[in-house]
Amino acid sequence: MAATSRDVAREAGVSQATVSRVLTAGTPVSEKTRARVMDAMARIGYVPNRAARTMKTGRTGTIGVVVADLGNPFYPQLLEALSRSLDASDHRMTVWVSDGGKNQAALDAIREGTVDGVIFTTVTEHSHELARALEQRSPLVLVNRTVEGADCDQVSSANRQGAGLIANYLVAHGRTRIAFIGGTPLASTTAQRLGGFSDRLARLGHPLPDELVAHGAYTHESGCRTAAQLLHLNPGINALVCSNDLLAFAALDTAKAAGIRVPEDLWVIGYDDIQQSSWRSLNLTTVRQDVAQLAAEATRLLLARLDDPDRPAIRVELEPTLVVRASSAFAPA
Amino acid sequence: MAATSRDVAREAGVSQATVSRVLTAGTPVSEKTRARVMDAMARIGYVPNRAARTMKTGRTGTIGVVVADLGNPFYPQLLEALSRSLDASDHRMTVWVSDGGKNQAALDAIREGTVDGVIFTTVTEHSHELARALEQRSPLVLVNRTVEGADCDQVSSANRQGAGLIANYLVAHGRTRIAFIGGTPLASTTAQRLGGFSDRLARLGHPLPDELVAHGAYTHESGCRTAAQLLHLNPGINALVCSNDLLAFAALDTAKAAGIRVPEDLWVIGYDDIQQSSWRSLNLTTVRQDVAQLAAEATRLLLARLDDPDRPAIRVELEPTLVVRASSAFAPA
DNA sequence: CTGAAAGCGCTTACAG
DNA sequence: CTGAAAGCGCTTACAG
Repeated sequence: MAATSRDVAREAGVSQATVSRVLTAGTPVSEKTRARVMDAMARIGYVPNRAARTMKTGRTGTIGVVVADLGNPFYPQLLEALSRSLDASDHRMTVWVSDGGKNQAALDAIREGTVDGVIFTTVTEHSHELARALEQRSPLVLVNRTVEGADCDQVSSANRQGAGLIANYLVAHGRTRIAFIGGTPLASTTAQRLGGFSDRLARLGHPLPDELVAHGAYTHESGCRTAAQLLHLNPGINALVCSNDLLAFAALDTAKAAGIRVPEDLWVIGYDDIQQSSWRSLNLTTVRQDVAQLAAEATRLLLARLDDPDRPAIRVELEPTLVVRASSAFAPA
Repeated sequence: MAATSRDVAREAGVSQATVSRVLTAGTPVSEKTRARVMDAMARIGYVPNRAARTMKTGRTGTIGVVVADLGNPFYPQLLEALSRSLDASDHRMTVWVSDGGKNQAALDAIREGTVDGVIFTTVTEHSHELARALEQRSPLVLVNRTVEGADCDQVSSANRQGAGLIANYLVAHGRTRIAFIGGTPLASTTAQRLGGFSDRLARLGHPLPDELVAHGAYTHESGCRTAAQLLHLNPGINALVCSNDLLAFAALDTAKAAGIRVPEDLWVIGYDDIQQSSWRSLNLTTVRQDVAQLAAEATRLLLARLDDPDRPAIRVELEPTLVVRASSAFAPA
């Protein structure tokens, strides 16, 4: 059905090997031959077969990406950015949407030669699969969520620092009756942001009591439940810090339902600065992550590892910035 | 590096062909041999090489999915559903995030044997690539956005019918000073929803004047601009119907900014029923699409086509339902 | 039921 | 610069 390099060779009156050489940069082919072959390829509508190429080169040109939850708009944004950076380096992207179980599928794909390497966006602490994959020296990089001490390339926001910016900001404006809502403590995003926030608050003289910290899942529904509980048990709270924007949206919803005015009575702060956060109906103060940069670094590190499996693992942290919007800005003095 | 079937054969004391047979369902292998081979595979940690298999079978086991805009939460939801249904049928999913240009990349992937077929979620009318792909008889299916008269399998919401539900609802409640905001008219979602809506309105005796129909892009920003213009030029409007939820969110934002109360002064209606629509801060009346069903049908049709390239093309329309929420429900009599 | 062998479509030393 | 040939790791007739 589809034309092969042999068909092109026949059409151009050269050997099959010469056709292949024309396709491979840096191989010596005379201009005349090259032109004849290119012509023949165009006439026939030839496209080289990827599987055959993969068999010889051992490279698929495809990278796997594992995402846990596309319901958090942060991940589609990250996925889109990864698509862009992988595309720019001429790679395809195979995606697994995990409910926890798909990390293994992606790692298997490395072993069966479906992808060259894998980008994990949502790894959690104590992941058995991760440990085994690292033992097998599978080419992989962690983006967004990281694992302390894991021997692989990792890219994330400087979460502790970003959370510190929030603490500074709240204390500077006298909003010190603060509660914190996190996702699962097994996610580094929750752990590091809570850690950085609480440490900074303590250093500023306003330690965060344990009973004002709540954990849940990274979903709207869980955020609503957790926020309602916190606000109910601690009516004096005047700032609610959430470990991501999705939870912060839930907090805004919950405050609205309880008749609590934002920002007059309550400031709400998120983390990520996803697109929705700038919508007027949400208008959330948050810490911005540069998703494009996150994706670019992840891609760069993974491709570098494919080229040199023995290079030492690198940990990249991107600078976060505080973005002040209406969920906090216009507080009374 | 990685173990091959030959390594397994040596370990099990059989021929390489026998190892291959153990992996292929429906090939006759004695129980004793099978057990010995399975054992050897487990010991060695053998995983069959996909590229080699693809070369022989002509099947990659991977399906391509092209998505235009992950900024509209509908698409991540659809992508997640597709991931699930493809996974259930033991296929991997390669994703292209298009800014218009990636349809061709996906079609090329079919020709180079990277994917077996492609699912387009965001095709537009008069697509040159689509026409060429159909000429080449590339295995593909259109989901969500469809193209009238295109000779390929297509799945979508019954958009005209869904939009009709909105018209019925508005007229029944006397909300007849209506404007409509669409995305690009080249998208079937806009064309069909507008068509179905306007036809039904006319039939109910309240024809929709041209000047109350505005088109833009399917983005929050464009929605805000378009809504602001419509509301400014036509202060008497008491219902704003949007061709998807993303635009409806923008309409809500815009109304809020203009001091227009929803639903007292203005009803806002969307289409899709994405997750966010049920959040309290948005709480949007909308028409629900069943994303899981959309994905399941698309997957089913594509795999059926791979098995039988000559089967006649099918057009599937899924039943929409109206979901009434606070952006319309609690209007004064 | 099992083995020996051909072949899928490329890339890449090896000669010339 | 070019051709003939080997081989990547499988599947699958073809014999036995």
